Amino acid sequence: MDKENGNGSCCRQEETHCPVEATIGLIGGKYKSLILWKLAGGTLRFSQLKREVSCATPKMLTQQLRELEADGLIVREVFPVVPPKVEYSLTDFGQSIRPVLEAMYDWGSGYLARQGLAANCSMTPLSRERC
Amino acid sequence: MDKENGNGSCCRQEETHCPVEATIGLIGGKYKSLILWKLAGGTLRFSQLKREVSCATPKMLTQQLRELEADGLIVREVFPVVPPKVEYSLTDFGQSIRPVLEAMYDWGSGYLARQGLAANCSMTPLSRERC
DNA sequence: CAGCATCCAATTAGATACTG
DNA sequence: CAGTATCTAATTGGATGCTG
Repeated sequence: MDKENGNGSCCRQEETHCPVEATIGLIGGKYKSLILWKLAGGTLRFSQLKREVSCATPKMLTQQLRELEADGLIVREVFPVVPPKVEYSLTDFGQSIRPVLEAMYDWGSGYLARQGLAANCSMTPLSRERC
Repeated sequence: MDKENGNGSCCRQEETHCPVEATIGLIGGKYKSLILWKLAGGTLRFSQLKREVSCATPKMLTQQLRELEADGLIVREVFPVVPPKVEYSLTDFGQSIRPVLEAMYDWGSGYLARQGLAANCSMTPLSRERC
């Protein structure tokens, strides 16, 4: 084991070994849960994701997608054609987070209702997207 | 209804009506999940929380606690004694998030294992705290 | 189409010192 | 004991323009 941190501190976010915080780290990023939710509905191209997650700038979208890819939640497939075509889809591991997202969805719905707010976002696969 | 946002945009984080993002907004803050987890074990005083969540500075701890309180997840009870005594505990609503945290815990554990990392944090009520 | 580069404003969080 | 106040370093994210 490398030298233990000298000070009494410990919680470096980058090396957190807490399951819950790790989960938040993976899906808590801006638009990440929405991206995952969308991809749960099937493979999407970058331009489609941009439309589905219209609040995200291309820069942010790219950034979040790269992080999700690095974390093994999604795959990025580049087709060497003109014009360029890039497809994103969930890995098996990415698929496995659905129950967690659904638990969060259910609990969050209760919270919104408690606040007198309607859940109006594009996250329900059945609803018209509103973002 | 007040004037709809003029631009095509919509996703103001502060007014997101997405259940999943609302959930992340409530428990995604720094140390929040850890605080909730600790309080799930029973009422704690500020000084006890500071010890349990040793990575958080008093400032951050106070800030996160106030937010959790404002969101109705915890209650802050002040005892007018000397020296001061303040107790924090979960509301019923706060208790209701346990299943969500546990789903995140389980999935996050799988992720850590997948990365070859051991889950060594103070989140398991039974393990010795390591923060 | 699928981005990357650059600049910049706003937010975040740590350290430190102080208080009723 | 349970915070608050202040300052500052670092990070985040939006806007804009450009490219293979």
